[in-house]
Amino acid sequence: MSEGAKREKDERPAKEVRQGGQERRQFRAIKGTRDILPPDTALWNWFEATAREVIEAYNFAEIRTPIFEETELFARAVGVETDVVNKEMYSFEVYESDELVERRYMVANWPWNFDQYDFFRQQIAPRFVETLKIAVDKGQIVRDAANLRIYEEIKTAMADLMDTGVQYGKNAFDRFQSAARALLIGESITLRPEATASVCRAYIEHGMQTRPGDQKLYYVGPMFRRERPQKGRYRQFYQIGAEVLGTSDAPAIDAELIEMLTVLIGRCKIEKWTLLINSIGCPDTPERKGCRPKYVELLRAELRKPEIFSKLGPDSQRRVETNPLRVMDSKLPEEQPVIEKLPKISEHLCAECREHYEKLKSELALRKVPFTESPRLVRGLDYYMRTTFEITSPVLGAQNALCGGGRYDGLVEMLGGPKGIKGIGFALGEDRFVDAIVEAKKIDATRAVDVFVAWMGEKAYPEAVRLARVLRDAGRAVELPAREMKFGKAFERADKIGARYVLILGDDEIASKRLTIKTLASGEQKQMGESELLDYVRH
RNA sequence: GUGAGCGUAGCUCAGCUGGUAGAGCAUCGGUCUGUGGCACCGAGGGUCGUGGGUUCAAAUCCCAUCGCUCACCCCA
Repeated sequence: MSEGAKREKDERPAKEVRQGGQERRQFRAIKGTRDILPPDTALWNWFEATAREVIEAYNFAEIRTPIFEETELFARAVGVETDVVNKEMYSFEVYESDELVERRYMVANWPWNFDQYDFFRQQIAPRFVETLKIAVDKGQIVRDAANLRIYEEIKTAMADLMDTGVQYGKNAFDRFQSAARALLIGESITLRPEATASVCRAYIEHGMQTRPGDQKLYYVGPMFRRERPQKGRYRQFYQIGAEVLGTSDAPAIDAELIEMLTVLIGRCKIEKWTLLINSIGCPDTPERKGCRPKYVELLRAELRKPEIFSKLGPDSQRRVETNPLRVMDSKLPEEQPVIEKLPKISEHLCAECREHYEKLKSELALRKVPFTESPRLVRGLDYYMRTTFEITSPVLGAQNALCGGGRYDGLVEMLGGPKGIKGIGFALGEDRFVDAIVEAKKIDATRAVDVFVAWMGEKAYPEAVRLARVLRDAGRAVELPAREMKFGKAFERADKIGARYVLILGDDEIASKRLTIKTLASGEQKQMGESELLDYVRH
């Protein structure tokens, strides 16, 4: 046992002693989050570097957006999809008025009590309302429709409190209290669950439509979704994505984006993958009815037919009303024959969408990108249109999508941006890519230590420090032991950490002014001058 | 939100029908003050996920709880 460890043990307090009265406890990473440790981090870095290389080769430029945004941005981008917005985003309030927060806290926790009712209605409640009014004037509360309704409710409940004696006051008290609790003070902000909305927001905010040509932007970083974790699904996960924003919706853009992804997969030497493509038509616009809503109605009518409806499981039966498109990608084996016979959207596209889809396919063929048409590949959100695609890998488990994307021509305008800006993008899951790379076993990203400096003796140490610096300045990875080690120990350590060379510095080397360097793999050992050193330890 | 499986050393696991906690690997030290992989010797590291119950006695049986994993739901 090392001296350090021994000392640490002796000084460790007995189990009963709790330092500072705190419970002794194990901290662990929050559910759905994880540490990525060496040597895995080397592979992650390799992948990110490779992805940047490929994406930049297609002339995309990096954009970095904040990790949190106004909740409203994501809520609007996702639509009114209540589950996603309410349950699966990490949202929290950021207060600007401490005083209001304190008074709200008092109101919200005030117990219903006959004896104190008058004190509540004459002192506590009015102070809260007074502070609230000031905050509203200063714009310190969230000004969305729901919140303004709550504000009105507080005011009427306050009036009722004033009118009502203790006998009948319970109702007004309850309404006042629950409205106060529901009020959103300050800003509601959300950890980004995806980056497309942020990229569009930035595009709009900085007037990027005035830059020449289509904007081709990519991003790298963590996203947050509060879903139940499973294989390939984490609450903090990492995405790399790219968006093309501009006035063109040429199918060549879609095809190039997809081609780029297949190139990246090729670089990662992932062999088992399938590209699925589909067109999901277009949504309604003020000018004309889109072909998707028409198809959705047709599909729903079909699904409602008793002979079909009765063959669906409970989940799919529910989806007939909530989200009929989702019936298409049900996984239940017994539903498959029914789904096969349902009308396909590709057969119900309008002329423009059909032409776009046909061109996409010929563009992919031109680029020699193999694809599979999948009428079952759908998207839940309204602003998605036409091209959708996904690349799946069988090695990933139930969450088998490596990456996916699609066209969203209406989104920029929906977020308050200029009219006529089209968009398409993809996002890939780094966690899953890394899994697939590991599974394919073709990439080894670990970088060995180049040189281990084995030094012994007081005279050798300054030389060791100096030479380590020389090697490091030249870009070699060098391990210089902080404490003197016997040569035997030094070699053992060098071997264990995977060093390629050992630079031996002892009394002999100092005396002869020659360096001894040993190649660990071959056991070969050579003497040389310092001038030859750098050349010899190439990595 | 629902369901299933699993929790014993840093890791992989053993520990039968209750009787004082083990192996391999890893780590650290020694054999070894001029040479690593091998070998041998030794050491550290567990309130058997946590709490309760049954019992003279619980890692083992019962209950609860927490955690992990996978799948369903959802999937921007």
